Amino acid sequence: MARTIGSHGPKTMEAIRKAGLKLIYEHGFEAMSLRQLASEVGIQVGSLYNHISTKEDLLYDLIKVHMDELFRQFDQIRADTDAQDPVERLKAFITFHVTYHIVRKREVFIGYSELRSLEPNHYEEIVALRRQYERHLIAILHQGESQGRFHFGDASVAAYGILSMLTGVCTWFRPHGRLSKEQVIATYSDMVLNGLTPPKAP
Amino acid sequence: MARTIGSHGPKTMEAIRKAGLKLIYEHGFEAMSLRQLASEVGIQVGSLYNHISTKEDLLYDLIKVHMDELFRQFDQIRADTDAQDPVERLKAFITFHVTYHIVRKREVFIGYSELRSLEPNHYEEIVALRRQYERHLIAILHQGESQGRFHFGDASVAAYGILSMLTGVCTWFRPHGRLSKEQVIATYSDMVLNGLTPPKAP
Amino acid sequence: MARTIGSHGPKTMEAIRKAGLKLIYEHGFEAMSLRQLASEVGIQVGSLYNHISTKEDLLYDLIKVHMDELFRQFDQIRADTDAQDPVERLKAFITFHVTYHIVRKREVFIGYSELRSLEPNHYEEIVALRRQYERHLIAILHQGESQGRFHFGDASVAAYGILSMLTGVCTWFRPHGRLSKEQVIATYSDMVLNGLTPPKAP
Amino acid sequence: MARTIGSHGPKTMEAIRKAGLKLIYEHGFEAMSLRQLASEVGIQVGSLYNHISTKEDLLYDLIKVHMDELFRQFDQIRADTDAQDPVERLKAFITFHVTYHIVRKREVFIGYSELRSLEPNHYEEIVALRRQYERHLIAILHQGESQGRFHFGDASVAAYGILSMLTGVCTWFRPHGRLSKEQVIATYSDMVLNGLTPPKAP
DNA sequence: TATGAATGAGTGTTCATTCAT
DNA sequence: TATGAATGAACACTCATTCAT
Repeated sequence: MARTIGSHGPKTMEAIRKAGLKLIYEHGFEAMSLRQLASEVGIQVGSLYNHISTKEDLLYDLIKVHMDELFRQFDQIRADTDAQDPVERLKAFITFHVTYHIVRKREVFIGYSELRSLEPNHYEEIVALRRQYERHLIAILHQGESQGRFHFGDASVAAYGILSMLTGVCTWFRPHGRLSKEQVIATYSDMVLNGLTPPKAP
Repeated sequence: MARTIGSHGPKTMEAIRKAGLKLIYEHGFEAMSLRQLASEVGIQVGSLYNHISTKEDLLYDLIKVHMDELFRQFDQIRADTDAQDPVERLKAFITFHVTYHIVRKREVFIGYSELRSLEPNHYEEIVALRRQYERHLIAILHQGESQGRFHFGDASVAAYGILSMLTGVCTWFRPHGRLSKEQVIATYSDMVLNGLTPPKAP
Repeated sequence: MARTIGSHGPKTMEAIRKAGLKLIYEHGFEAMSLRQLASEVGIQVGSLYNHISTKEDLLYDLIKVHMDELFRQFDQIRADTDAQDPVERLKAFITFHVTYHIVRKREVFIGYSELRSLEPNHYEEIVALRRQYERHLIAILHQGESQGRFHFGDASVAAYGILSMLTGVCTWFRPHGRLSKEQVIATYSDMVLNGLTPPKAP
Repeated sequence: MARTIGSHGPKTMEAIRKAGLKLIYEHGFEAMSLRQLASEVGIQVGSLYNHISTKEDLLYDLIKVHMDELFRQFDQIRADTDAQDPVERLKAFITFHVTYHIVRKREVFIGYSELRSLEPNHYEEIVALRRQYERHLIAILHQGESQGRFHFGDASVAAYGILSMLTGVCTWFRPHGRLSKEQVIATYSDMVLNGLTPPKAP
């Protein structure tokens, strides 16, 4: 009497991932029950375990895949950018970061807000990846400083500030709202670059 | 064998609030159980209900008290600041916001991250308060723009960016770490003000 | 809307113990569900956890209480028996062991058959107690051997054999069956004592 | 990617039986899951059902095969023993029973401890076989009594006692331990025969 | 015959909440 | 006001079993 309705075969895992992303984004990881998830996918709750090992494992999978994709795209951007010009590099970083955080706002949001639900090993792994990403921005700032193009009090503080500013888009940006993605990128590029530009001597 | 340990009398509610703040900050609202909370306070779980009406009510109380305190202190700052000078107002805002978000990092963090666990009415009320706070910053930006002191693409985008940048301190700032609160405020004040300053004519 | 039917107050734990003993004896520990147990007691399944910490904890409690009672009664018997006469001591041991194993057949059966469901620490503790009990019988055998009253190949083998023989009553003895407890004790006392008596020189 | 590891063909059922015997002996029938079993065999859980019809059916098969083997070997022993001499018959019984219970300790243990997990029909069948086996011993005792060679209170009690004593070896005997199988048989033969020997007239 | 994905009932356990004492 | 014992729903997860491929 098995299998009357619902998803089958290799597509099920993708459906679970998609539904999990949606439900975790909407209700939070703790608040999402596997019954909800199974119902959204159209299978019985026990069937989830043919595809995931634990609830936490699904969360880790979603975040890890997102981090890997972030790096994959970021590495592409870096390869295409003049490594000698910190201003160009910073502009490319801002454009990439804002674009990715708008397009993948749910993955990004989960990747920040649900980190504490990860097991210690998984938590450490993801945090290490995030730190690695942050160091790229810090390196750009240091390069700009050593070339006399950027000026700031402390590179880490500046980097965290810039990242917070840019990442914020995933909480308030609405895809078809008043502002286009390009307008946001332009506004933030100006603010950040002006904010880092050393004051001119009169 | 009643009441051998634990809090009694009018101090109990304050102990509940304090323990709740700690546990929600550490584990999240959904992940905190009332048994944990009662244990932290030193009473039995049933006794909590002499002081709170529901678990959600405790969360609302914590967030509401925090928002009220935010406004109370903010109103004081505004009263002490020259309302005609947008640069002074913005500096005062940055100093206040960063200071408050460092001193009250747990309340602030909860006030952002656990909003979705509030009942609709409570959610709307808190979000309305937060919007009201944001509008103060937007007003400062508009004033600066109309005086030709500030320049930016879009006031809301700029305001959200600034708020994200400043609010971020509550996630990474460590009280006795490498950087003092004053250094952070100085770095961010410079970045924000330079970031908003219109480019000089050559 | 709480507490409409079922057990209340301090009597509940005793009801749980009694029902647990019955159900574990009848179906085995693994096969007994806490829903069955709660239903037998007349409470909801969640209410069990006001009295036990885990299912295994209930099993341990039942076995531990039984072992303690075994030793309590055994110590009384030993105090009442002439410590110099191994034949008297052995007779007293047989009478006590059979009696206890008939009266407490369910506790005894569980104490043997469900040991493997105990956590390692609990398992070790109970096995150590059982070994201690066995050593009392081995000591009687050694005493009888050194006095030339008993004769056997190996004391441990003999002791395990005697214990197995006597303990077996808890699996086949029926309280109001064909044979009285006294008949069983008499039959086994004769068999064991004759079995240990050294062959007479012709 | 089918069938890269694991058993195939006609050997699979034997692998299932072997793994089932091991797992049921170690964890108990209720506690053994078919997933564990399949994993031990090296196949997927669904594949088990090409060889067994239900989990209970596997248990029944293991116990039934063991009982049949017990009778097969026992019948051989009986054919080789002088049917007129109850002492010889009892010695042969003891030797056989202990040997079989040492060599097949796992089958024997399961055959006792997991009986209650059998379906009623299977349970009745196995219990009937066991009673038949027991009656052989009772018959030996009766023969010895009628020839004046054995003396005991009640034949069934004596028989159950002897069986319990002998069967106990499967719980404590260690193949390469301090004692050899022969020593155990000698000790028990002496104890049982002396235990049944009528007291000599002075 | 083996696989992998499904079912639906079940597991022990925890939850927020209630209330007589 | 605090306690301890109760409720009933929910939780993540496992179970034996089925079956199209």
